Amino acid sequence: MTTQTEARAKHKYTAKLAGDIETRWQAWWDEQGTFVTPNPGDAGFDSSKPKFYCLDMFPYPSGAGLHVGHPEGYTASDIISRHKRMTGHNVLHPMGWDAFGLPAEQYAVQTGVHPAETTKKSIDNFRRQLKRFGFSYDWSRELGTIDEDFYRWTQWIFLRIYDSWFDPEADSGHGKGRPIAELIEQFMTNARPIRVNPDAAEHDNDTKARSWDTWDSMTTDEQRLVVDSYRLAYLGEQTVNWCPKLGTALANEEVIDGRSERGSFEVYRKPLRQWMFRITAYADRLLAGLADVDWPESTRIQQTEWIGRSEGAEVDFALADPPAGADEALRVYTTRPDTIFGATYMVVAPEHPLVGAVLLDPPAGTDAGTVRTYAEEARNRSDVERQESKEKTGVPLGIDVVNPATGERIPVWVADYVLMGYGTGAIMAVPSGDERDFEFAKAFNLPIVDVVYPTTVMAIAYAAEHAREDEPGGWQTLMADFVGHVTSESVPPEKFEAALGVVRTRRKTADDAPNMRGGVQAEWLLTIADMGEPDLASIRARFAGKRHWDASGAAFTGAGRAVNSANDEVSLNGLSVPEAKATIIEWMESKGIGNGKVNYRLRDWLFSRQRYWGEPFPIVFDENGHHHPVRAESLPVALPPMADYQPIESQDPQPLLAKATDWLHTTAGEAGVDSLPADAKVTRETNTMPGWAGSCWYQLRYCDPKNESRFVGLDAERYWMGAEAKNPGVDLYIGGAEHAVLHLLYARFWHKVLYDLGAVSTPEPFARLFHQGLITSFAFQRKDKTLVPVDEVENKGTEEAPEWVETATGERVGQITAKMSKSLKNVVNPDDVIEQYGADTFRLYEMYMGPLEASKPWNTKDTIGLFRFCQKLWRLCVDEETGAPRFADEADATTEKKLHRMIDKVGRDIDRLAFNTAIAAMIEFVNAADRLTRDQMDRFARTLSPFVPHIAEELWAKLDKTEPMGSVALQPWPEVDHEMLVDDEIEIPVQILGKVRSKIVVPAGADQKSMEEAALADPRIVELLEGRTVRKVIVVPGRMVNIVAN
RNA sequence: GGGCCUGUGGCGGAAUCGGCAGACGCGGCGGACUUAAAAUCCGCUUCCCGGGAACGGGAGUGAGGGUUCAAGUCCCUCCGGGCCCACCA
Repeated sequence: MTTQTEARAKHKYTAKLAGDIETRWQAWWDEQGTFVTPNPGDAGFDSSKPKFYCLDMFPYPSGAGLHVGHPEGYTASDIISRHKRMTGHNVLHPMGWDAFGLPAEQYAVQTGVHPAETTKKSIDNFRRQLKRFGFSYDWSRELGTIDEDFYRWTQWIFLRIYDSWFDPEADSGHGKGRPIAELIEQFMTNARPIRVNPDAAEHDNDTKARSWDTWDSMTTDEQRLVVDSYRLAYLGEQTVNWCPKLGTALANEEVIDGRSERGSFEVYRKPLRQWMFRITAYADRLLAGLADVDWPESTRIQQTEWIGRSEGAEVDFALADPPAGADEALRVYTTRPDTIFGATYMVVAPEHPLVGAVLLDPPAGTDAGTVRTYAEEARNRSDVERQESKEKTGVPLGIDVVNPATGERIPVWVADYVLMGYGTGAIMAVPSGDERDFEFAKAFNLPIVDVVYPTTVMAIAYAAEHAREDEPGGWQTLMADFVGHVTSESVPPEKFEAALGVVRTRRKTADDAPNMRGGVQAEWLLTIADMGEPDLASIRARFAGKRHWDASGAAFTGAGRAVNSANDEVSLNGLSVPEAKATIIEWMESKGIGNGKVNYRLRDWLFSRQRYWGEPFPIVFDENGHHHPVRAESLPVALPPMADYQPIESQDPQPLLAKATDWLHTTAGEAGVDSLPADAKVTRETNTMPGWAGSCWYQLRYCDPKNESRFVGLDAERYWMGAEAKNPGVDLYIGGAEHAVLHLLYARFWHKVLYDLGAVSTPEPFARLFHQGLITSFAFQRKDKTLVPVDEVENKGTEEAPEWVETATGERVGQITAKMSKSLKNVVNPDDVIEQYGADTFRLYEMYMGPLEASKPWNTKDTIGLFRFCQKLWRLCVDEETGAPRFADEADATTEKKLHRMIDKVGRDIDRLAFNTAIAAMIEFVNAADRLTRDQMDRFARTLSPFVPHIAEELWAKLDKTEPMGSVALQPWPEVDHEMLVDDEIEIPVQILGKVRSKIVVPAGADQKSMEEAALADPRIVELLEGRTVRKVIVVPGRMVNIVAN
């Protein structure tokens, strides 16, 4: 190496220099408190600026450290935050740790180290890694869900929910949460009938039927029963998802295909007394709120489907000969009460009480042994087994009910395709109108009665009947008219258009047939098309016996008209599905056998976990087993130190905290319980809260993380959450789509309860939500679709035409993209990339990979391009030999123009979260610029600052700006002179018949006429138009000219 | 099975409102520097045909059809890939 290159290397942008610059400025930011954000009322708070709350989903600090997926969203939010600061906003951009939860505990169990210790280590590592990226978090607001002064308030919010009920009439019928005290007041003044909450799933019908005349006449236990049945947090005996391997029950949301989301262990159904949240009371509110937030459509759809609102009816079917102890009637829920005339049998879930009653007192026709065996087997099957096969199984119960619409006796079956957890656990089966019922009826030879005909069938029938013999083709018009007339409600008209089009053209080729879609309708019309040149007579003949939809092939669930649906009192025949529903519900209600009912797929939220590493409940039990809240002043109920946190792997749920006997047994006075005498012996709740608890409200605590008297200060909350804003809530929330239903639904629920109680000022927590795409990696796949680790594959082809071969076998493998995983050896560690190129290059690369929302493959080869960009921009601004800034003496007009354009483009791209194209614009500028003036470099450094904050800060210092003005991150975004964005002359493509044939240069403001003249005068165009007639010239000013000529 | 997203050079991607397809980066090719290599810098790089070159012609955004002066972009059908949900009556 020569002396000259050594000298040059000294101030060249190398990985080492990048590292030096980056760590130096990171330390300086910390020291200066550059990104510490004052709250309203604090020194330095500027109330004239608008606020912007930019939130990342906080990470779960795992032992493995940051994944490359973390910095993707975090860099995006950092760019936004930095840009917002520079455009005059007060920016709240915090970070913290979602640190309670199963993985830390499992890891601790494996290694024998206490979860508090491993979690602290993981947090320290995560913090170090995040700081190394130069993210502009206000670290003074850092919080962790495991901190006592955080979970103290998690417990406090739990108690607020515990102390609330949902009043469906409040808020002019929308319903809202209210304090329990107000419910008791209503009972005491008899403003509300005193009875057990009819919507409380945890109580049986007998309990729900009880009522009392006055509050004072009730015993304490009765009062407790009634009040507890209304609480939004309640203890309920529930069939839960019990996972023996994890030693805990899981929420529905944490069970995937019958296995635990975490660890993929089998999950069983088990009755257990658990803390539940009455989230179902908020189902409609949670649905309605989705209309007010700026969220990805797909996420709103997922939440809507998870809530799963359906409108239908509950109907009672009287038992023909009720067994002793059974109810007189079997109550079902159906979304299709209009099909009741087609109900030919009934099905109850294996757990349904009627099964038990039948077994206790088997009627004459019952094969009790078969029923018992089936019910027990079905109950004991794990969810995995239950979902493995969708083959319909079931046995008859040997009893009948009477179909109230037809008056006919129909049999009751027990089958596991009916679930106890939804509706009433019993259904009326309509094989002609429901695919599952149809399969079951086919399997067990049960009768099928058509009750709805597809609209097209009706159309054909109608046309065949009314068309006139002397009017060839008239049936088609009639049919089309009919179709157009009756399908307004749900069948998309274009489907009919497509199908009718085929009929009209008599189907050009036979190949069209398999391509036709649109269901039944198209098929029937194709049948007609198949007839060649149909005349009315042949259509009549063809459909004479087929004027009904033939249900022997499949159930029909689409839009249609009711048939075969009449009795002496009511007829649905000819009505559309919605009309028929309304009519039959009215009839049922008048007869007292049923009523309209809304149902939800959403279940109440199971909130207890039998684990150690979570927030303890602020609840104790007295000697009678009644629960009592711990008063707010005595919070937190701290997690007791334990040496033995080994789970009790068992089929019988055992909370771990039961082992902490000293902590477990205490007195009401010690525990801080007001509702009992101080010396009363109490036992603490031994379950803990699930990992979701802290993330349900952390966005609020960030607003005021040090507050000791309230979970968040009123002013801080109102300001940062935007109480008065048009679109209130966190301004931008960036995180993964995997939280679309879990965290994002739970957090909305907590927030809405707090809002109803007046504790927070906005109805929704997150005004705008954005999901960053998954960062995948290249991997290799054999022909049989099995995957091969990347280090077991080599390229036998060229770079240009790669030919990937598995080294061990020589087998050709295909390159695909897949999730990063240890087994595929395609995981990228962010630390390594920073080591090689620095954090600025890493940030640029992840933002440059593609659109933020898209899933994109990591390709380490590509990172060099962004490093080269850093080198180039460094060289543009800095003399590599001396390290001094290098300036142009005077501004070059072209460079100045390009700078303005680049700044404009970057600013607009940041606003639309298109960082990839913003970076491309900066690269283009650097490639084109030769040398900048001091003033140009000043503006350039500001523009760079959100993307490569360290280089920008270093340039800012080299410009001698740091001392007088402070960090570049706190400077205003450079102004764009809009005059600079327009050219005097522009080049316009001239097309002939849509193909570019020439280009002309016209003044920027040229009007249509002059552009047309210039285009037609262009020599090349003149030449090409020779001998042709110009029919039309389309001119789009400022864009293009298209000449239509032949 | 249902829902949502998606398909553009060898690769990642750009084209923001229907108006010049392939910006920018990687890779590749050629050149400079170097004893040499790496690094760095400069040029070319959608494919096909013609030409020494400048350039000219044609094709082209998964496939087929449609609307339009004009389609990657809008409509219909089909095919492939990804994610989510999945016996919820």
